[in-house]
Amino acid sequence: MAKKQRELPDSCGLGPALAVIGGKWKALLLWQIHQAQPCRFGELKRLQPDISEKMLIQHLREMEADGIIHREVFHQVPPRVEYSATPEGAELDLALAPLAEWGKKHQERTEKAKVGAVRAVRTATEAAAPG
Amino acid sequence: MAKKQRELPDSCGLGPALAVIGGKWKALLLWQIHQAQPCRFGELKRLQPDISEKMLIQHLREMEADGIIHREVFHQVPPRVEYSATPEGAELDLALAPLAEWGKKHQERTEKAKVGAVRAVRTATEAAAPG
DNA sequence: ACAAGTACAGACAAAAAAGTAAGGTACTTA
DNA sequence: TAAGTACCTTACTTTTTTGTCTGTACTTGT
Repeated sequence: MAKKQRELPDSCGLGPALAVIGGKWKALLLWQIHQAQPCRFGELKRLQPDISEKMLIQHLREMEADGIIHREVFHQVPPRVEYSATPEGAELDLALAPLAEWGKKHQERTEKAKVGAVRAVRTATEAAAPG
Repeated sequence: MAKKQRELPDSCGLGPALAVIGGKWKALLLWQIHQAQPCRFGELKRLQPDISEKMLIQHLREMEADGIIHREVFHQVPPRVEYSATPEGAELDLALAPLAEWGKKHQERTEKAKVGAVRAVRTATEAAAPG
């Protein structure tokens, strides 16, 4: 694997899975690459403007080393590189789906409290300054 | 959520999920708590001897704040605290199963290369110092 | 008296991850 | 000649995460 990273303990297979997908942007990148294959570097950058080029290339290289994405260079000018998901990457993306589902549900649940609080505040504000 | 942590970008629900389960030992802890409910602090420590007490309590508290485990204190001497999975925690554990599956498969795949190398080295060693 | 067990808390340090900023190539367009 | 595009690379800094160590309050066993 590409970099020395925090070693995840393992007893049930989650260790290696999280080692592969645990980076800050990796899940997102895999998802986007899997959606819009093949994807170019600049395309990914545009889709995710907040990621720095360094992190982008670093994550892409690690994911390539982990065998979940494929990198293909076209010797052209200007240079052109395409990224796509390997079969393993595609499988991983599918395995991630239930987790994403849970995440969405949990997000809604935990936001209800917030929304409630916001509504209460807004109501009070509107009562104080109506119209 | 319990602590300020690196903010995960989100577009598909994976952000919040990984924020909840992303710690080094969290998935493992959830899995063990879900297996052997209810679990005491010392029990978890014994099950996972490599985790420090600080990380154990820290992760437990964060998971409690995220609503995936429940903490119950019995006012006894010596103190007694029991941890169990909430319904949401149980759901999360289930959602994690496909990922664990993938991890196991991927681990086997990537270890084939290593096993080959190890066998070669061992054979050489045994040839040098047999018996 | 002293060690051992329970479930933590807090200060501090080390390690890992992520970010910033600058540069580099090889070619095109103005 | 300068600026622009695409795809990186490197050095350096900051932030986040994890680990180590010490200490608490109380009881039981020797």
